[in-house]
Parts: sequence; structure tokens; C-alpha cells
Amino acid sequence: MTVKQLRAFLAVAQTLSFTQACERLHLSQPALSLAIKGLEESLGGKLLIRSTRSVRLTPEGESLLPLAKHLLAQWDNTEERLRQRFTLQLGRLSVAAMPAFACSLLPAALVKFRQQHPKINITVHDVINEEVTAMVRSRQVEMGIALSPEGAGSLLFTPLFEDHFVAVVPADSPLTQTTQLAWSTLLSHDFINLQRPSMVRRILEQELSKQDTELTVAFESHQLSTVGRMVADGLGVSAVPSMCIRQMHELGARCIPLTAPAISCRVGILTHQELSVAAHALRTVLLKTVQAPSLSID
Amino acid sequence: MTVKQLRAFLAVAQTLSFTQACERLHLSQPALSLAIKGLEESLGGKLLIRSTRSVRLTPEGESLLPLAKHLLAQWDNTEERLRQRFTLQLGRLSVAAMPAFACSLLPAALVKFRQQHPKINITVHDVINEEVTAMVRSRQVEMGIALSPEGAGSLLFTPLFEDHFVAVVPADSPLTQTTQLAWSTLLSHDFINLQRPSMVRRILEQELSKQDTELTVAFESHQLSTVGRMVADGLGVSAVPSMCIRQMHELGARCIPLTAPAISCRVGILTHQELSVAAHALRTVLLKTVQAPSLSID
DNA sequence: TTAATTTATTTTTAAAACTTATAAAAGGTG
DNA sequence: CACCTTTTATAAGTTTTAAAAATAAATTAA
Repeated sequence: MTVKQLRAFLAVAQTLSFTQACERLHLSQPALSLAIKGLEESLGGKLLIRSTRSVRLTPEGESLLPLAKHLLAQWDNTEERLRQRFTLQLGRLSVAAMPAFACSLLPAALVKFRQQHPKINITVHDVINEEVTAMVRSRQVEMGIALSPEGAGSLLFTPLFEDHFVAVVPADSPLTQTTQLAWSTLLSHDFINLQRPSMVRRILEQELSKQDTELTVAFESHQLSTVGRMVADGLGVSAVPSMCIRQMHELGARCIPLTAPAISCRVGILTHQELSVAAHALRTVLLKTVQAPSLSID
Repeated sequence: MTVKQLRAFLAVAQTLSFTQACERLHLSQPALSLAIKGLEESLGGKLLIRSTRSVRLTPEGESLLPLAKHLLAQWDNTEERLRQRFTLQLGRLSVAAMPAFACSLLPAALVKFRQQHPKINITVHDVINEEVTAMVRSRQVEMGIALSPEGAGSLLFTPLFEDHFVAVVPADSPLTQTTQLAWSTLLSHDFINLQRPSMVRRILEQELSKQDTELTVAFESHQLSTVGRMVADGLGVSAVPSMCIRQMHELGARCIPLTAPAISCRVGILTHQELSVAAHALRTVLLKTVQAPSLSID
């Protein structure tokens, strides 16, 4: 039994005429006759009683009719959905992103992606860096945006940009007068930091310990926005990845490039090797929208 | 998208190897490669990532896998069920029969049919003659056993046998001494008859009125078995179609051929023109098992 | 009985699917 | 690092299948 044969049967069963069915199938009459004959032979019995003047269904044909309808509908539906998936007219995409990225550069990229592919449903998981890697690895999400992992394993890391830490100081601080700031100067003020599990914090501590500089923390928070607000309100100073500069400004704080040492880390896209068409499209958008502005921030 | 292509995809997706899939599909490796290629082209994107050393699914392929499984399972199931129907390994058959037949000759025929085709599920509707015709016409049942209808319309009537009325008398009646009986003699006794809607009764009355013989009824019942028992217990006499002779004997009554006039009617199979394989088989069994013994009753 | 309509059959042609043979690529091995 | 093995891709030729055109056969209506 082939799809063509079943379609031929359905057309004849519904029109009760070979001639009409031919038109519907864009097929010559002899070809249709052979298709029906072939189907009947493959199933082992007559489905249609046909004379030169009338066509009607046998009881077996009658019982096949609803089954054929259902089967072909499902067939067409499956085919169509796959096609839509490939043409990005349908699809679901899950992405995980480290908070610093999720609340800074990601939204703009998503806006652009959605303009191009409005039918793709996107879920964003705003989780800490380690969790991003884990979610990609366990295929909970198809794509992650995170810091370059040491042992990527089978995962693929596509660098987006090199980020570095900037100081966050109150708008009315005298520090805003300088064009760049040494870590030692910054740390002479009360320091507000992200709480423990943050990768950003760990990198900070690691790099500073190499320089024998110690980090004394006055306040802590999970949320970057809270840190920014705390600084803006004069509780202390902080240091964040440069991609958060805009957010910090909006919260009322000011950012100043940090040197001695200039701590940097690579932010990029983390995926498995095989990518869905939708994920590939988002990857392209990210590379375009993120790499350009990230350079201008320097 | 064709069935072959989808089967090819399923085999490769499940074995993750073209070579293994080839064996499963009884297909050469190039043919399989082309099948997959054709499927991918028809759907508009890659389903499998294949190198000379490994085969794995793309996200789209991953999403097709369960759909393909389901679709092919349903396809095979539909195909198999139709085949079983044609080979009488599966099926349902509804039959309506007039009571006189249903409780006399039908059971033996059904036994024989079931021996030949134990997988066919049969439903018997034991209804009055008019109802049999109506049920066949409305396709509630595929086959009916009834008296020859006047206007058969599009229905097909296949005669089974010519039936005639026999007298039913108590076992201890002096009438049992005669080899045949005139209606006039029978009607001189109390008469027990079937109630109004019965076709058997109507034929009886019609035929007798032609002969200016009047039927005076002493007792009435819906059930032939009740009539038989009433006669056996000495409440009166009756007349029934000859096919009921055995039942009457078992109830303790005796039957005697009736003459002057010999009333007869044709019992046969009522169907539409198109018959399922199962109905055709039952028809064959009925013609064999019923026509032979019905002749011996005469 | 004839004409018209509809399905079946036959013949021819084209396409497609399959197989064999060969190539190319990617791991593993000496 | 070259070589061998394994596995998929490609090419060429053959067979099979499918479609269309032409024709036949059958049935109904006039």
C-alpha cells in the first residue's frame, strides 16, 4: 500500500467517480484504474464495485474510508509541520543565558530575531553561568550564552565578545572624574558584590588573588539590578562585566574602566554540534547584533 | 514524502547506522542513501547528520522520529486490519432473522460458520419479518433471513427454501394418526396463534380468507415456543412453518402436513448487492446447511 | 439499435528506483 | 605519518514501475 494508492482510493470513494477523481488527483484515468487495482491487490480484496455506469464501495471499502481519511490527514499534517519547522514558520527554541547577558544584550537580539521569525516560540532561562552549561549539556536548552568553559567536552563554544570588568560607582562620586581606575583605588571603598554561586564573582576573586589584592565585601546581592541600585544610592562601589554598563547607568550608577589588572573573560554561544534551523538562525542574529555593539563599548 | 522514505528514516534513526538499516530494510546502501536524501529534499532540510564514522539526528530529525514511528505503526495497523478482514481473520457481521428461522435452522448454520471462521464476531437480531427487511434496507444489518418481499427495491433476495405450514397438535391427539390434515379439520379445534404483527400470521389469514375459511383464535402468543408448549399441554392446535417442526417436537407437540390449501412461502436471504467477504461466507454456509435439510423435511 | 458515457486494457514512453562498481572521507593502527 | 579499514556518497547501467495515449468493452439512455 502506498500513499498515492490511498489518496487515489480516497478521491474515488469521495467522488464515487473515477473521472472526477482523476481531475482531483491530476492523473489520467488509466493510471487511476491501475492505482486502485494495485491497492486492492495489495490488500487482498475488492474495495470498489465499479461498472461503466456507477461506482460504489464494498463493505470493506466502506470500513477503509474513515481510516484512510484519518491516516492521510495525519500524514499531511506531519509533513507540513516538518516543512514549517525547516522554514521557520513553526518551532520552539529554548535558550539559557547568564544573568549579566540576559538583562543586557539578549533582549535586543531577541527583538531582531522575532522580527525575522515571528512564529518561533522562544523560552529564555535566566540562570547562573554554571547552570547554563549544564542545561545545554543535558539538552534542556538547545543554546546557552555563557563564559568560555574550560572543558567544553562535546559542546561547541562560539565566542561572541571579550568582556572586561568595569567599576561601578555612585553618580556623585569623585571617582567619576577619572577615565580609568585601578582595582586598588576601587577597593579602598565599601564593596558591593554578587553572592557566592556567581561565576562573575569567582573570576573576580581568582584574578584578584593572583594580584594579592583582597576583596572585602560590604554588601551582597543576587541581582545585578540590586547591586546597581545599591551603588547608585551610595552604599558603596562594585565591579561588573562591561555588558552591564547600560543597565548600571539606567539604575543611576556610573561605570569606569578598571585596570591593574584588566580582568577579562570571553562570552560566547554554547551549543551541541547539531543545531536546529531555528537555533542556527538565533545564533546568526546573536553574532550580528552582539559583536558589533560590544566592540563600541570598549 | 513516501512510506518507503519514512521507513528508511525510521530504520536509520533507530540503528544510527546506514549499514544496519540496509539489512533491516533489505535494501542496498546506495538506495538507502538516496531514500534519505529524497526525504530530506521533500521536507526541505536535514534530518540526519552523517559522516563516514557516525550518524546522528538533527533536532528536526529528533522531532520527526516519534511522529514517524506513530505514523508507520498506524499505517501498518490499517493495512493489516484490512487484510485480516479480507481473509476472514477479523470482522464483525450483523444478521437479522425472522423468529421462526432464528430458533430453528439458523443456530446450526452459525455453528458451521464459526467452525470455519472463528475470528468473525456475529450479532443476530431475532426480529419479526418486516423488521428484518427494514434492518437490511437501513444497513443496520448486512444480511437478513426473511420471507420473499414483494417489492424488494434494490435489495437482493436469494431463496433458501420453500416453506409450508404444518399443523401442530398435542402428542396425544387422535389427529396424530393421520399422515396429512385438511385446514378445515384443524380449525374445528381450538386454535392458538401468534399475535398480530407476525408476518407468518398474516400470510395464514390471507391465504385462508381466499378459501373463505375463517380463523377463530382461542389463544395468542408472541413466542413460537409458547405456542408449541400450549399445544403440547392440550390448550388447542396451531399451524407453523415447517422449519419449526423440530422445535415443536421438542416442546412435546406433533406436526402433520396441512393440505386444502397447502400454504407455502419462500424463505431466503435478503442483502444489498455488495456483500462483505464475511457476509458472503455466511451466505454460502446458509445455502449449504439450510437447503439440504429443508428438502428432507418435506 | 445507436450514441454517449464510463471504466478496463493495451501499448508505448518516460521516470524512478535499485544494484553494482567506484570514490571519498574519517577513524584506528603499525 | 602513512596505511588500512569502515562507512557513506556518487556514478553508471539495468530493471522495474508508473503514466499517458490509444483503443476496447460495457452499460445506459434516447
